[in-house]
Amino acid sequence: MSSTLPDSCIVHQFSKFADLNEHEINLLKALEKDPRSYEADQPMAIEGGKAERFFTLQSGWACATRTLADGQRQVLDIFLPGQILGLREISFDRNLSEFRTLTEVKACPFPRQRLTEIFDQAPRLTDLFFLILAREQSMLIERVINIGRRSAVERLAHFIVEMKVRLNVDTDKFVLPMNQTIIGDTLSLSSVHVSRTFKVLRDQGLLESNNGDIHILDLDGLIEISGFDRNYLDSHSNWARQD
Amino acid sequence: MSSTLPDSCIVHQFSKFADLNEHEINLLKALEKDPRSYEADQPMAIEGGKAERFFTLQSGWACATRTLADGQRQVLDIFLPGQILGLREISFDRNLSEFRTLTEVKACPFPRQRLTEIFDQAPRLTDLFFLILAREQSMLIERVINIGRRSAVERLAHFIVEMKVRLNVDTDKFVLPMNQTIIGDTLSLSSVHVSRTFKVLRDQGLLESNNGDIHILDLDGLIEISGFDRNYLDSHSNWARQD
DNA sequence: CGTGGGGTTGATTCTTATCAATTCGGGTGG
DNA sequence: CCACCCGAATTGATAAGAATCAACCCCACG
Repeated sequence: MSSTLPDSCIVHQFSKFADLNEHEINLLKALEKDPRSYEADQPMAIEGGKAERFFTLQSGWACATRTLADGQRQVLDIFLPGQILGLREISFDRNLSEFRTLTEVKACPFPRQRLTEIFDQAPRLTDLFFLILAREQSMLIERVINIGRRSAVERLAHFIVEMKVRLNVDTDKFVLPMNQTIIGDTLSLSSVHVSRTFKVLRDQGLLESNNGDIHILDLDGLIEISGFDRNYLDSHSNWARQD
Repeated sequence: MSSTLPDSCIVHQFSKFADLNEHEINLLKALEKDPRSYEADQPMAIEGGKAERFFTLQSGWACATRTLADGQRQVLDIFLPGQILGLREISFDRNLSEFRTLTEVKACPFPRQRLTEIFDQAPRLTDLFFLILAREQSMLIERVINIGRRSAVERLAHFIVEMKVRLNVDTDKFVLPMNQTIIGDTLSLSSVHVSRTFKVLRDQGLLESNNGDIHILDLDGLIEISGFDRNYLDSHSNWARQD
C-alpha cells in the first residue's frame, strides 16, 4: 500500500474522508517529516511510559498490546501504513498500552502539542481527526463482538477477511507478518488453538496458509462463516465540513 | 449523579476536562434544551437506522447493543447521565448499533450538524470532544481485555468495580438496573453463568446482591481479583488548549 | 551438523454453555 | 384474600469448546 504512495500515507488516509487543500496537505505532511526506522518485533513505546508523542506509521506493521499482571497479553490494535499510533492515549499522561513493531517499520514521532496546532490552523482537519478516531472505535467494537461472541473458527475467519479488506489488495494472496502466538493474543485464543483453527479453515477449502502467507480460496465462504460486515470499515458519512 | 446537578449533566461532564467559559457552557447547554422522556427497556434508535442524530443523556441509564445474525446480542456500552450517545457512529450514515434504555430516561436528541457548529464556534470544545471520544476508547479497550482475557469471576468483579467507580458513589451500595441476561450480554457470558458467578462473589464475602441491589463488602478484594486499574477512567492529560 | 523458534498433533483438563427443573416474588384477576 | 401467572434467579446435569501440557516435526540459520 505504502509502496504505491511515494507521497504520504497519512495524506492518503485522510483524503479518503474529504478533499484536502494544499494548506491541509502541508500540515499533515509535516507530521511525517522526520521518519525513524525500527526493526521488526521491537517496542516503540512502553506501557506506563510517559505519553507525550504520537507516531505516524509510514511503512510496515505495528500493534498496540497490553500485558496483564499474570503475563497474559492482549493485542489491541493492528496498525497499517497511514495510521496514527497513540491517538486514543491523548487523554492520559502515561501510555495505557505498549506499541511495538511487527515488521520493519518507518514511523515518525511527533509531539502531542502538534495536534493542537493543527486543530488551530485547519479546523476541517479537526473534523477528520474526529472521524478517524470514531472509525477506530468502530473497529474496536467489531473486535469486542469478535472476541465476545464468535467461536474460534468464526473469529479467525473474520480476522483474515478484515485484514484482507484493510490491506485493500485485489489479489487473493497476502502476507500476514504475525506468528500464531500473536494472532492468538489478538483473537484471545491460545497459539495451539490458532493452529488447529487454521487447519479447520484449510480443511474446509477456504484458504491455504503457510507461515505468514495467506491464500484465500473462498472469500465468500470466509465472509459467510464469520458474519463479516464490511460497513464498519467504510466511511459513508458526509458529516465533515466542506472546504 | 444527575440529581445533584439541577444544571446540566453534560456541562458537568465536560468541565472535568477543562474550565469552561460562559460561551462554551451555553453551547453545551443548547444540546439539552429539548429533552424527551423514554420508558425503561425501550429502543431509542435502531440498528441500521438512519444515523442523523446524537443524544445527550440527562437522567437514567442506556446502552448500545449489537445483535448478530444468529440472535446473539452484545452490549457495547453502558451510558450514564452526562454522556453522549452515538458519537462514534458519526463516520457512518447508518447506526451500527442499537441504542436502548435500561431505566426510564430523559435524553435530548440533536442533529449531527450541531456538532460542526460547536466546532466552529468553540475550538476548545473540539479538543474536549476529542478527549471524550478518546476516553471512551480507553473504556472499550478495557472491555476487550475484560472479555478476552479474564475469567467469569474476574470479569464480573471488574464490571462491578467499574460501575461503582463510574457512578462515583461514596457508599458501598448502589443499584444496577440490569438483569442477569443483560449483564451476561455485556460480559459475554450466559445468564446462567452470571448467576453462578454472583454466587461465587457472594460466597467469598466480596459482596451481597439481590436483584439489582449491589452491596459491596470488600472493595479491595474485588479490585484485587479483577485486576482493576482505575487509571483508564481518570483523565490526567493537560493536552487541551487553555482558554 | 546442532540449535531454536514456530508450527502441528494428541491427550487431558478446565471453563463455560446449554438444557431442564425448581424456586421466588411481584402483579393480576376472581 | 387467594389462586394463578410470569419473569427472573437459582440449581443440577451434561456437553461443547478451548486451554494446557507434552511430544514431535520442520526448517532456517549459526
